[in-house]
Amino acid sequence: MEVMSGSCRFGLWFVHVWWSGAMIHHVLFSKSPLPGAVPPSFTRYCAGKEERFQSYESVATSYPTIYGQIYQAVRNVPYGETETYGEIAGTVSTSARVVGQAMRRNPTPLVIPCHRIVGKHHIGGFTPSPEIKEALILMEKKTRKRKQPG
DNA sequence: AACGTACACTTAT
DNA sequence: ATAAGTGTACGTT
Repeated sequence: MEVMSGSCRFGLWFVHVWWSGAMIHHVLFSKSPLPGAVPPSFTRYCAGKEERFQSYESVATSYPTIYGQIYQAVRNVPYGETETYGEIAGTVSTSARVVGQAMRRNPTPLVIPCHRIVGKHHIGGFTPSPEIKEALILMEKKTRKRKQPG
């Protein structure tokens, strides 16, 4: 199937997406736009809707290394919640550092919600800029709050 | 095939 | 604040 590409806005950033059918190949934050539209899930998500990308699959979860398991575990972290690198490490029997490395190399952010994985004592990094991570976490919290007050 | 290095972490000084 | 422990991938012999 043909690989499609496009971008949508998230604040000051653009979210570039490459996909074919239900398979997401690559997602990337950039300062400049890429021509073309993105699957509706992405525009919904960027508009602050609760979106789990459930009808999509990421190439990342089928990596043959332990990274594949890490990505799978991260995918299960619900919208609006966070977990630490160490906690993810526990579920797949590796170290927090390795989880950090897997997050750094995550080919499909948002689909694999690596922004929900934070350090125990600090927010942790994000490529290309940790501001994005903060904004995403904040946005999800606000959406959650709006949905179920109290 | 082996080795060295780079890390989006964590825990103990 | 800083160092030691950590597990994996990846590039370089």
